[in-house]
Amino acid sequence: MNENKITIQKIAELAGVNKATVSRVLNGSATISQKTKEKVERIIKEYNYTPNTIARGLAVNKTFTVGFCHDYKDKRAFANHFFYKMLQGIENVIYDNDYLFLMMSRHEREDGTSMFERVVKERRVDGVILPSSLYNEANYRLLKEHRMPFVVLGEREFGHSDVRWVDVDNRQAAQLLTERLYENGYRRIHLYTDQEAIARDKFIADRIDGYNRTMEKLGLPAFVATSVGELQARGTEAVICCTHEQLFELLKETADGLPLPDAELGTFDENPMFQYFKRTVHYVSIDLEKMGEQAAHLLLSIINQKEDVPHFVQIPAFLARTSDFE
DNA sequence: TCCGTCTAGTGATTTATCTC
DNA sequence: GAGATAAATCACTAGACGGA
Repeated sequence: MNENKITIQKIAELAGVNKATVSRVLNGSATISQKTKEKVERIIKEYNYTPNTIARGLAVNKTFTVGFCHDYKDKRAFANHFFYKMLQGIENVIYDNDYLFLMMSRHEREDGTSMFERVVKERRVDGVILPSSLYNEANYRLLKEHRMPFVVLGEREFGHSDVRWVDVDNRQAAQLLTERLYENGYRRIHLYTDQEAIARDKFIADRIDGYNRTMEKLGLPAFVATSVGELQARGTEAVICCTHEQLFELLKETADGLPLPDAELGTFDENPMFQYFKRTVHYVSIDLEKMGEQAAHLLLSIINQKEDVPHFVQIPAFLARTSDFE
């Protein structure tokens, strides 16, 4: 052992107490006198002592680290500011609870093992948050086999009754946005997406469903377009883009000579890029930071074996808004 | 030389027992 | 009751040792 290293033993020697007493002071035990507590705390402060998390983990069988697995192959995730807002929410809660945050990917080595698999098998973390795109039967089995607590972020597509989820209410978000456009006087409100996205992402299917139901309630015909041409042919007054990617795609196409000049734009959640637009964007706010926070709270509750941990937390959308440009 | 077994050590915590 | 002490525990590694 490095003699210069400050350990609990060293603190105990300097304070003239036993290391078990220092441990009790660190953990707020009630059976320590105020005098001893103050003395130990003074030494701890004087020597700037911080308990060794690895050794602590050794004793309590914990790592005090929470992992987030992302799909590094999904470039859309990194291009999407949703992703960073969500991470911010997770990190806020994790760090406030004295845990650390580990980002890992599905990156595979030559032997076929992924970083995610290794982290789970080697118990490098106490729990995992993973996006729904990575939640599948194989990962479910892996996590269950190693008794690794986990929470899924995103759409509740399939599942096992024992899985905890956090998701945004995408149907309600679509409803708010459609109603916003209706209140602004638009009637030919159409939705824009692409077939691949419908098949791939359940949240898009939910948004389409929310849009369809609202249009039906308003007594208006719903129409889901997958091209600018279809929007033009339908005399679109307002177009709801299912994702920001699709919104940018639409703007690019119109800039390339496929005009859709009069149609109002609508989408889900705000984007810092809206300030550079030369037209207004109607959007419905989604608190993704809160979504991340809820996922982290849920996971910590499971790790710490709290009772009555909910299985599903749904984050409601805010009121619809319009970007500042007029 | 290789292989298997045993032991000590790592740091913090917990627990049982003891002393004051 | 407050606090000290010793041992066990956690999971793993390094090194020593003996036998083949």
